[in-house]
Amino acid sequence: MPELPEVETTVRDLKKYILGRKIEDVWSDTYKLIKKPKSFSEFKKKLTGRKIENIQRKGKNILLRLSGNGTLLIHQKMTGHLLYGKWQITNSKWQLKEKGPLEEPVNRFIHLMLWLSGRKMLALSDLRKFAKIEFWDNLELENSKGFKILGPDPLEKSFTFKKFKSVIKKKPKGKVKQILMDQSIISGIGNIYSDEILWVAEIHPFTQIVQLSDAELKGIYVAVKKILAKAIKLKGDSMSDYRLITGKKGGYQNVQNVYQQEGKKCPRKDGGIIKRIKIGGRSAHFCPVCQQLKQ
DNA sequence: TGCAGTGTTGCTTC
DNA sequence: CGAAGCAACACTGC
Repeated sequence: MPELPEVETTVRDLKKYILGRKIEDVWSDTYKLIKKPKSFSEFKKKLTGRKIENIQRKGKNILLRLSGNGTLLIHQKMTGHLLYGKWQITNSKWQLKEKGPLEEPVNRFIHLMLWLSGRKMLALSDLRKFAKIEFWDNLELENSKGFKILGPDPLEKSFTFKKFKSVIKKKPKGKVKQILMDQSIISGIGNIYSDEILWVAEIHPFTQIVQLSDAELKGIYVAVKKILAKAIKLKGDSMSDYRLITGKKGGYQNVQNVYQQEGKKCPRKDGGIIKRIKIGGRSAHFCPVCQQLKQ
């Protein structure tokens, strides 16, 4: 599940490999991934010949800034991830060259490929085909609804405690886990890291924002920064489908404190056994001893 | 074997 | 208006 640390890792690695390359051709076997423009041939025409001038992240979105004031926006949703390699043409489909850096030379979940200058290739692997691919005119993207609605990014300098408090209090009755995952409040946090953050802060996921003291809010704020920094250092969580663009795994899945640890002992050794409960249709994992619900 | 679980977003429903 | 439910999809694990 690519959340902020996974997307940030991808963007940093992409910068190492594809900056300055030209998009020479585009292939896909799943046109519905491409939401804008709707027609694949039009999409292909828009991208072809453009140079990748910059690469950025906004929340969980990857932005490939292209020459001619265009942007390729990629949202990986659940199981999408980008892979980088050398390429060759085989049986009219583009497949990754065996000696390329990928661990799996042929990945049957690849549904989009960009053929780049220098005989390089960028592929989107997505088992569940939920990913979103869009080409935007830069000005249009800045003014788009999806872009404007995004809350502050925890890695930005402007994400101060004051800022955090002001945005989080927009939904005082909301449960803290859901609020942390709300992209219009804060952008970048999903199910894995919201569980991990609340464990560090020792807050029950069902706690309403209005119930939190200033000290507790500060604890959550500090935990957001701490956990995201740690996860970026470990290059993300590869428990599910996420991989580095080289095909290698990140390391956060080896240090998860509560996420998908149901039935295990709390790492604080307080005697608690990690519980899993449903909140808004998804799982929340927490320790019932150090993360107690108030009254 | 079959079905619940996996989690992001956006749309529909109440 | 806001919250809740569900669909999109395909594989894994019990």
